Amino acid sequence: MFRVTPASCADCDAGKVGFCASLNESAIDRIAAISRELCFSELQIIAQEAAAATTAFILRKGMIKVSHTLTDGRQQIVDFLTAGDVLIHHDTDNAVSATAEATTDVDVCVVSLVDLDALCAESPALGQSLLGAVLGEIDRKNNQVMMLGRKRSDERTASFLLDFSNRAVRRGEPGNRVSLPMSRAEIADYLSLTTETVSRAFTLLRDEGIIQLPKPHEVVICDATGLLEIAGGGANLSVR
Amino acid sequence: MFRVTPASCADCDAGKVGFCASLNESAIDRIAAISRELCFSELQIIAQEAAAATTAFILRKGMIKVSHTLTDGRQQIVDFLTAGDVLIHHDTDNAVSATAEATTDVDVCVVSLVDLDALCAESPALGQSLLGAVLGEIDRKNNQVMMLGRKRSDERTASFLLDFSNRAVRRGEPGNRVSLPMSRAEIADYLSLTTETVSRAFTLLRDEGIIQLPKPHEVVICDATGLLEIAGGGANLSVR
DNA sequence: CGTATATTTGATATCAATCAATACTCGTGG
DNA sequence: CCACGAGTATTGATTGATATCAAATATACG
Repeated sequence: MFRVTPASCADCDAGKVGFCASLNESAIDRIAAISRELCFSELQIIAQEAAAATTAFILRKGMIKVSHTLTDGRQQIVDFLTAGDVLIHHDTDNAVSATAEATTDVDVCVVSLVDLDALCAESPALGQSLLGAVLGEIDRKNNQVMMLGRKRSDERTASFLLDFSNRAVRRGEPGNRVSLPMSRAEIADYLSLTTETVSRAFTLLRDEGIIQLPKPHEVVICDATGLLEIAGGGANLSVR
Repeated sequence: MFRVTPASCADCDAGKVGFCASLNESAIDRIAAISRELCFSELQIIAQEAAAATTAFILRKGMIKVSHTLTDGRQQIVDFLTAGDVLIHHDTDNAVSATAEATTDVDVCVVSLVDLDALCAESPALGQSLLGAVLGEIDRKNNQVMMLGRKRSDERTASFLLDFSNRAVRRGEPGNRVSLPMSRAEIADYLSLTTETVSRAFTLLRDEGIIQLPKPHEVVICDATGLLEIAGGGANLSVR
């Protein structure tokens, strides 16, 4: 395990970052077995070591944000990755500039896509679960589309909290005490709102008795059913 | 080749529809070789024949719209599929209700996921191109997220036209004369706008001399560069 | 050719953005 | 341990883009 310095990945933000999706335990273990481990410190850009190589990362600890940029410079955070999520650094013909950046200190497993393909050829079951995970990710993406397209500010905020709670549960952490390592500005960016609007939504949920805000980056869910009701449903949103 | 009557797929709209993505020619041919062909008429719901089986479809002719529904009944069209696109009917644990419906008369190839998995196990290259196609689809989805999150009404409309033009070119059709089989209401639904706003955007583009509207469902692109400028960039958007 | 439907155009309302100010956190140093 | 300060979050007032409500025009199809 070694540390990549910021200087060594200076111009990597032009690379195309593919996707993130939760895999099942055995698939992660199989991939981890052929991988090397890496650490990134907060704010570092996660990128391939050799600029041309296509690479997969499995996040073991910490949080990564994935952003896309339009030609006129407007950007948006399109995903937050947590432990167990996969990031594939693949090249496409798309004119999209994608960046993955650590929002906390992170540990990742690194696998070249060549090795991953070889592993899939050897074990078709792994290929299937990989494909299944990516298909599930498309469901999540369609859900995100519906969130931006059909939900109002407080519903989006509720969906966000519920999503993070559900993902925490899947990682084996308690679901009623959600830690949000990112800033209000980053939450707002992801939800296509402003910091002010997100803040108002948090205040509203607190005043309704649905959540508590002991600290800005820690949310206690008091009424998960009420939260789900405001969130309005969608993929991966349920009370656990 | 036979025709499925509407009655035979009455309650299929509860199934989970996975994704759509363009595959390369040889991959499509390999899959088509083990598939059966089906026709659906306009407005029919595309679904699996046996309710429990997971199935993949390849669209050969026509257009399919994929919609998702929130628990409170709000829905949104999350994708329009055209010839060459793939639709995978997979089961997930997501509480999402997804539907695929024909917007024109369509021809599809049908493959069971069991057969598809077997084919991938036999030919790792096919598995790779399938995975690659789905990864590319995630790029497209992230682009859709940015469209809804960051672009204004006229920019979304321009992006929509450019996307359809680019996809027509990929199918070997001319890119400057785009046929839009869907209604303004369906375009608005997909773009998270209203019919009125889409109409105003079309009018604006016409008045700027960027497009012509000989008929409501036919758009002639006069100034592709200008259209791209308004669209603001993003995945799959370029002048060809 | 006439009618039903779809599209376009116009006037007002609304949700979230923007502009502006205050309060809170947390790290740092006295 | 407390005081200070910089950044972050919350709260308040106003503006703006798009939805909504309403009407007119165009299209398609029998």
